[in-house]
Amino acid sequence: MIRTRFAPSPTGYLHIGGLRTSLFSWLWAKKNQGEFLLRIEDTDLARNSEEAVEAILKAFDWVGMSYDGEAIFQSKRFDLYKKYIDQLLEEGKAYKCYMTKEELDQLREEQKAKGERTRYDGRYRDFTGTPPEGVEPVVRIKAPQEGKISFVDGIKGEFSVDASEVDDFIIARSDGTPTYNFVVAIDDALMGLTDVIRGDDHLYNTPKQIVVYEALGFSVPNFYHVAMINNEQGRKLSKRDGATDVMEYKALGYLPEALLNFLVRLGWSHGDQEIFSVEEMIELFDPKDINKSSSNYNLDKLLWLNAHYIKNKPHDDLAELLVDFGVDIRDSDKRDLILNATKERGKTLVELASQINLILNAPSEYNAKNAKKAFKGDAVEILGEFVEMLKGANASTKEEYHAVIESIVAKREIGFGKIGQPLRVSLLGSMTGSGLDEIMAILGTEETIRRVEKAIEFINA
RNA sequence: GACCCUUUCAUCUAGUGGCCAAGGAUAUUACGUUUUCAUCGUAAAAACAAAGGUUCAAAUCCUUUAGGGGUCGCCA
Repeated sequence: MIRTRFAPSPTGYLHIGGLRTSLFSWLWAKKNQGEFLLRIEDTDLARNSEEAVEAILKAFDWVGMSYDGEAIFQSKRFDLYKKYIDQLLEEGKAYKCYMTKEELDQLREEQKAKGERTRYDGRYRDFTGTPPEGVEPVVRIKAPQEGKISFVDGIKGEFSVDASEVDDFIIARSDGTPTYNFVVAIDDALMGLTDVIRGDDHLYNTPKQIVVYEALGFSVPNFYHVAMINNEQGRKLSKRDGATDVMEYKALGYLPEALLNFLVRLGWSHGDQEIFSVEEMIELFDPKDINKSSSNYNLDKLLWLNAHYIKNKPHDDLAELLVDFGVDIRDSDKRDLILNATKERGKTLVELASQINLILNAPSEYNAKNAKKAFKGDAVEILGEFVEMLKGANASTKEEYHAVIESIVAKREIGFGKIGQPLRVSLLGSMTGSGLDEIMAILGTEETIRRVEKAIEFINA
């Protein structure tokens, strides 16, 4: 069985990069009827917060991804890690190192000065003498001293580093707490993971973790290192580049299916296909199709996808979603008219809500430029005549309102725009927007007349 | 600085030695549809980072250079 995981450290919100790698992991598990597990990497007690855990869970919930079983908290497993540290110590696969932080710093300085890659020099590896006074030791693992550490990455291919690149790294701090690379390897093994999909910033951690796997006799899972997401300029994605918190997208009016579709196509593709439902993603996803190179964030594409999903969303759902954006048309008998008239004009729910409000709320004032342009010439007369015709027309549907406009156009032998522009500004206060017949069908004759008469008053004033 | 990863239109990408005078999508521009805007439709423009090889044949294989990214913690 395929078993994958997402293992965030709860130091903040869920980042879209993290969402993409967890999406990949989730899809791969789902595709294989496997399991997707969640592990919270909270060994750094100082930097973690419960709110962060909740924020991550909330984001998962919003996009509709769920994990199997119980979430595992590393902070609750210190006893377990301690057991393995003791075991390695006993077996002579790890040892205590009494080097102080100051000594370490000094060593690094020297190595840097010589232009070398900094690494621990192994001075306590075979130490048998009397330990120095007053130094609480750390525990270091014995890494191989010669040969290569290699593995096959499912995305990058064959990857190997010289043993000299991996030093005897610390697995337990002087206060006894275990370190990242140690606990990750143990948990990944104990949780029975078969496939580890993560960011390629972890590429260099993998050889270290393999050292742990081998020392403990665990079998090594498949690794897939996914390249990072950069901003539109190809630089590292930072907060200045706009939303990086997944939940910000919700507030900005994006649909989760659009965000997931956007993210799945960042670094992954399936031929020429652009639109993927979650079901299709699950069916078609395969980590072998993930690209090696990093990809750039592209807001235009996200917006396009979001518009696509808004257009195709059932009205029940749309009406429900709009409540959070200050528009409640759930019980309106005009609901479908309203959504049909507006849903192609909003790339986000925020934009859609404002389109709807534009129709529902009578204009409180007319933009001076619009008014000047639309209310010039014989606009007043035309509007006046239109009101009269409307009174006798008994129109209620889009088609009937359209017919009223048609008849005034025919009667006066004018272009459609001649009545269209003044009418639109009267009704919306705007030069652009939904179809006039649609707007009137939503407003009804009474409200339409009220707005037009108000405009006539304004012009005459 | 050392080591590693990476490089196809502005952007996401297809492409695994001949089907590629490089395809799709977004964005852009034009035209059409529309009372307007949007949607939609049609079209245009737009790329193999550079230089050397290997080969009958290279976007695809090799080398070097350049750009971008990552790692070098008693952080994760």
